[in-house]
This record gives sequence, C-alpha cells and structure tokens, in this order.
Amino acid sequence: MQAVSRLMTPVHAARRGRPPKTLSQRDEGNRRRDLIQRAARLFREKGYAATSTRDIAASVGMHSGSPFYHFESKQFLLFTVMCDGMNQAKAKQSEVLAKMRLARVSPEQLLYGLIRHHLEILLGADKDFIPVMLYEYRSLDAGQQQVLADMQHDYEADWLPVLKKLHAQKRLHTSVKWARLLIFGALNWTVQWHTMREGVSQAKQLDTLARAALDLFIHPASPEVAAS
Amino acid sequence: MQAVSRLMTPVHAARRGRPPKTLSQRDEGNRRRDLIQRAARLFREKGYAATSTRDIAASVGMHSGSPFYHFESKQFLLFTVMCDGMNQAKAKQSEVLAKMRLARVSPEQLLYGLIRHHLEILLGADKDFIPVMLYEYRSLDAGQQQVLADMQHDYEADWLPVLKKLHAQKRLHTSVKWARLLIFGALNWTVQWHTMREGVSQAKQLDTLARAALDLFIHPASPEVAAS
DNA sequence: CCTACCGATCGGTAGG
DNA sequence: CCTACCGATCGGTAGG
Repeated sequence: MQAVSRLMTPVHAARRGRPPKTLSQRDEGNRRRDLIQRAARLFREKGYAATSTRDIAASVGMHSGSPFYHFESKQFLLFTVMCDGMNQAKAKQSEVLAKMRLARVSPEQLLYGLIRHHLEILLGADKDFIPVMLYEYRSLDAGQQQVLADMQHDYEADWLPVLKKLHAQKRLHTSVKWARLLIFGALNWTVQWHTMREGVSQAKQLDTLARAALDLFIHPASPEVAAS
Repeated sequence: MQAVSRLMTPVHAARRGRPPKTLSQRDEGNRRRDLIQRAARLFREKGYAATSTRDIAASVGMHSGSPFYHFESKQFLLFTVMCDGMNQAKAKQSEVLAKMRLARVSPEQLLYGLIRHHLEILLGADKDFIPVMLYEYRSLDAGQQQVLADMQHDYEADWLPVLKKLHAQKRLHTSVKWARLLIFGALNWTVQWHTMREGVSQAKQLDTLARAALDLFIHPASPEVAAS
C-alpha cells in the first residue's frame, strides 16, 4: 500500500537546496506519515474544505507552511489519504478472503466475512481513511477520481462472485448489480449513525451489526438446497 | 412547510430603514425563495463550505452583500434549505401514506410506497434539498442539528409500524431498529451513485430501483401466512 | 437591495 | 522544516 502512494507522490526533497539531514531520529517518512494520519482524522471530523492546512500543520507540531514541503498541495494530501486508505483496505480484504477460502466456508459465511471486514474499515481503529474517501470524493480532480474509482472497482470485484453464488442459490432476490450498490450503501451509511458503546468490546459490536446486515439481505436457505 | 421555516426566520425587513416597496412585481417572498432554491442546488453540487455567498448571490442575479438582507448568515440559509426540505418531504410522505391507507394495501405495498417516495425525494425533481440535509449536517450548530434530528425522527416514525408488521410476519429477519438504519442507509446512499438514464421515464427508473430495494430487504411470504 | 468596504483566513511560495 | 510574506477570497456590515 505504501508503494503506490509513494509512486504517486512528487518528491521534492531535492528542490530548494536543503541539507539531506542523514535520517536523524525524526526521519522524513515518519513526519510524512504523521501528516497523512492527522489530516485523515481532521478531514473526517470537519470535512476537507473546513480543514485548513494550518490546522493540519498544528496537529503535528509544524508551522503553517511546512506541510507543503511534504505535499505539493492540500488536494494532493487528500488524495494521498484516500489512496493509502484504499490500498490498506484492499490488502486486508484479500487476507480475510484468503483465510476463509482455506477454511472452505459457505458463500453465506464469505459474505458475512466481507461485511464484517468492511465495517471494520468504516468504524474500526483506522476509520479515518475510507470514510474520507467516501465523503470527500468531489474535492478531487477528474484524474484523481478516476484512479480511486479503479481502486474501488478492484475492492468491490471481490464481492461479486460471492453475490453471484448467493443469487444462484436464491438466497439473494435482487440482481447482483443492484444488490452490490444497495448493500454497500447500507454499510457505508453506518458511518453517519454508528457510535461505539462503552463496556462492550468493539469486535462484538461489529459482529452484531454485521449479523444484522447479513440477515437483512440474505434470505434463509430453503431446506432442499444444500450448501455450496 | 412554509409556516415552520418562516417562523424560524428572523425577519429584518424593519432593520436599517428601507422603503417597504409595497410588493412590486418582484416581491420579497419570491426573491427569498429563489435564494433558497439556488443555494440548495449549489450546496448539493459543490458542498456547503465550497460554496461562497457570492456564488449564491450571482446565481440569482444579486450583488455580493444582498443575500444577507434575506438571511442573517450563510449558516442560517443552509438551515433554512434543510428545514424547507424536511417539511416538504414529511408533508408529501403523509399524503402518500394517507392514499395507501384508503386503498387498504398490504404492509409490503406500504413499504414499497415509502421506499418509492423516499427515492423520489432523493433523486427526483426536488433532489436538491434532502441530500443537502443528509450530507451537510455537521455544518449546522448544535441547536439546529437538534431541530433537524427531531424532524427526521418524525419522518422515520411513519416507517416503524410498517417495519414492525413485516417483522411480525417474518418477512423481515432483522430487528426493526437495525432494519430502519440499514434500509435508510441503502436508500440515502443512492444519491452517491444513481444517475438517470436518457430515454426512460424517470418514474419508471425509480419504480425499478424501489422494487430492487424492496426485494433485497423483504423475504417472500411463506405460503401459510396470509396478508395483513 | 446596491455600494463600498473591513478584518480574518486561506493556500501557497521564496529564501534560507 | 521555519520565517516571513503575498494575493485572493471569504462572510459579513454600515449606510443609503
């Protein structure tokens, strides 16, 4: 996930003759990562337009002009947040799928796993990234939107075989095309209303929610249809 | 719906001694309505923070300071857009429900009607209002958010008896609490991806989408359970 | 509702 | 990465 984002980053370390600093304790990658992390949180909490580059600089202890040493523009920082988020989400989803396939679980369990993981991405510890992508899309330029659209397409592609199987089994009574859009909608919208309760483990709360979603979308197996 | 929004509007026609103008062809209400209409569209298209009051003024042919004659602040204009939208949506929904109740339709048909109407609100001719409310909520202050939360609660209250009935009939396999949140999510998210196709009537496209949503959420009636 | 304007803030840059 | 700064834009207001 780092690879892609670094590729897309115009590095300007060479610009405006600056001593290379030989990687002291605060090396460049860390500061850059800090900026991305804090920007993600601020963008999620206040929105992109309402967050100033000064807010971001202050939140990592920099002065107002310094973020522009790491990022050519505020928009590019937003784009980087989104790309990093997507790469991370896609990588984790692949892991989840690989594990389930080894365990030879049913299509229903596969869909549960995908839903559960997607909720983790939206509401879990790293929740600052994908929600920003979902809700600040229009702040990107056309080219950046295209890049992210392709990444989203890849991410959702993993869901299609599972949905197709469930549709073939008559456990999903909507075409795969509509089901995908509506299911992602229901999940993505949780960002708007879900808050973690105190005293219950986060994992359990996400389990419950994932189960509720699955039960809403997937019809019970009719007795004569065997699994897989 | 006008009533409430007018009530909440601090009228300052009396401020800064201005000749009352005796309602010429461009009377005050029309200009005010124009502002609300155009602001709603700009807020939806570009976002609240990214829309300047100058943009709004220009789009109705006013000069930059003039919107503040009608609205005490940009934020209050946003709030008015949302309130007008909610009042309109609630009123139309009540009509839809009243008609269906007269026709004594089934709970399934009731839910279809509610979904169909909600999609109309989100994607139909007046689509500039509720989407702004859904996506710019955080730009309001706490008091305004509370007012709108109450209105939304009223709006959604109409859905609960229908969902309860379907749950009792085992046609909805998720608790009413979760179902409401997830269903509204799936519908509200359509704003993000739905575009009208050319050559097909808008009504038909919304029918199709409403049907797809209903089929996703509601399980087929088991043979032994009679309607209602 | 227009004119003319203010103070604040913003993204971004030159130079070191 | 800091210092010092610029031009642009923004929400909002006084006065008519």
